Amino acid sequence: MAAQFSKVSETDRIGAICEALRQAIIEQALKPGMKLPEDTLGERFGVSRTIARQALAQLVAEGLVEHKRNRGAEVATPSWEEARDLFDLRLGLERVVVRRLAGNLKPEQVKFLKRHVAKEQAASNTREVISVRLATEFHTILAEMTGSPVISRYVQEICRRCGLTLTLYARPHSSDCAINEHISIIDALVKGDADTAIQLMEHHLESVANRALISPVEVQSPNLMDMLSPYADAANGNHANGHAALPRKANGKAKRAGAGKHRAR
Amino acid sequence: MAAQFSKVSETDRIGAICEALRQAIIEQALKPGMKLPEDTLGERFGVSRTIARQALAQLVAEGLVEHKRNRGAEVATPSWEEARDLFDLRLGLERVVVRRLAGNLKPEQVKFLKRHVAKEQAASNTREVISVRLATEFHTILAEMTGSPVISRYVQEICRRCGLTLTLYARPHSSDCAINEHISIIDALVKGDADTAIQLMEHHLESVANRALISPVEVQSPNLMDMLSPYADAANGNHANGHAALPRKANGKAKRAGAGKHRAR
DNA sequence: CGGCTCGAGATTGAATACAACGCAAGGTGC
DNA sequence: GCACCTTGCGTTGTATTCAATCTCGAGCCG
Repeated sequence: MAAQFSKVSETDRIGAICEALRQAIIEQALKPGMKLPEDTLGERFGVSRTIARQALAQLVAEGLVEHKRNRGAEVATPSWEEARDLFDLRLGLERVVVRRLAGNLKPEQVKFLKRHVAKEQAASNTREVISVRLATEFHTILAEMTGSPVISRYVQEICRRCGLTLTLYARPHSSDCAINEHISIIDALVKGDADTAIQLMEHHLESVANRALISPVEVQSPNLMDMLSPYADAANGNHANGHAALPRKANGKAKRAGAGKHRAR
Repeated sequence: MAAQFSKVSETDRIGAICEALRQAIIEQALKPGMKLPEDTLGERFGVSRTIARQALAQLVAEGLVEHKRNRGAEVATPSWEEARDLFDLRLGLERVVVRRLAGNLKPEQVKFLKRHVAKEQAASNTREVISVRLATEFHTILAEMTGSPVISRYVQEICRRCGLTLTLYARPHSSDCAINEHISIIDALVKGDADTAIQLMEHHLESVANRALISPVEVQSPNLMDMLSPYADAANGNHANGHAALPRKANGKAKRAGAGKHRAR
């Protein structure tokens, strides 16, 4: 997947790099906590550190990357609470979308949506990455159909952040019924039944979120020390903590999985 | 749980410059369409063009500044449609906020809100800039009270963009009733009546948005350097008393950008 | 007289250079 | 042997430099 010297976007290399990184992040090629050194990125994309830095800044603004001063950037690791907040926000935004679209879809738009859902169905048995991407695209397509760049932008951003949280907290494969829900939403939109469409969207997003977020999954923290601190405290004489006896899984990965040194050219 | 404006110390000058520019924009010291040359900003804030550039990029991401390739940055001029979209989004977001807060406000939070509304009332006869800022702060304070940084961030951003559009399309002063609406919202939140609170918020935002009319705006301005004085001083804290303190290496070039050089397009 | 072309100045785009900071390993004194 | 300091390396933060592009006005030609 070399995004090397594509003539496609000779201008706006920053945007191209952002898009590449976004894709890599939501498809888990870059996992939360992974370091993103500026010069490595610059080298990989054939630009100077300046450009890589600006791309990273953009992704920080979008919430996909976290940045600590003098310590560089890494793929964001949203907390569980943040995940919940993001899905709440998403619902708030998509409600706006649905309300606007109800009864206002043009025939070719309906056709386009149905074709998209068909693609979702076709992909439901293949690689999960594909079906997840298509499922997300359904929502961004809806947002774009409002014709509002602003709405579209925010919905996209939140959807991507939700996608990132799902990579952290969702258990594999639970998007089967989602496709039917997409169909129901289209139907309600065509009928112009805004309230029903909103309710369906509400139910849809809640079920997506609940399948994923029902229980905080333990995620391997990029910061081993923080993770171990309760156990360390207990080991130091205070064993009031019930989990104190939990055996440390000597996960000898003291070194966090890093982006390594890509020497690409 | 106040809006804790951290005195962003000497580090993070970018953030400080962003904040200064944000304030200047929503208070109309910088009007839509006004050019924001990088070196002028850098000179004014005592940093190099690099930093000014990054601050501008941040504001572009927030929608307060528009950037055209090779033609520089200027204060955004949102279209009327965009204004409508922004208020729709804002309603969607604030609905989330209100739903979360209904019945969950702690006594000291209620007290804080009431004290804020009192400030609004006290300021309603003074300079309009002040009362507009306080009215906006009411909403951002509510968002912060959700305890969610994500929600707070998006609400803030959208509120600021709405403030910018009001700058363009709202006619002066009719925010008297808004204060009473704020009080009603607090009451509903305290009672835990989420639906009523949402309806009140809906009505409130709609009435704010409806004050928007098509009124021609002429956008011109004489001197960026002088205009930024109060904001720059606030951002720079100690240095830059009257004029920018140049970085250590005294580069003697110091072009007089302010004197007579700024034509207003 | 008007439109067109070209050039100087100004401004942005991007890369490089250098300073500052953090982390980690190794050395030193007790 | 242990704690603390020092030093070296890698990475980031910021300034500066050079190239590319735009603006706008003067001069030229039809």
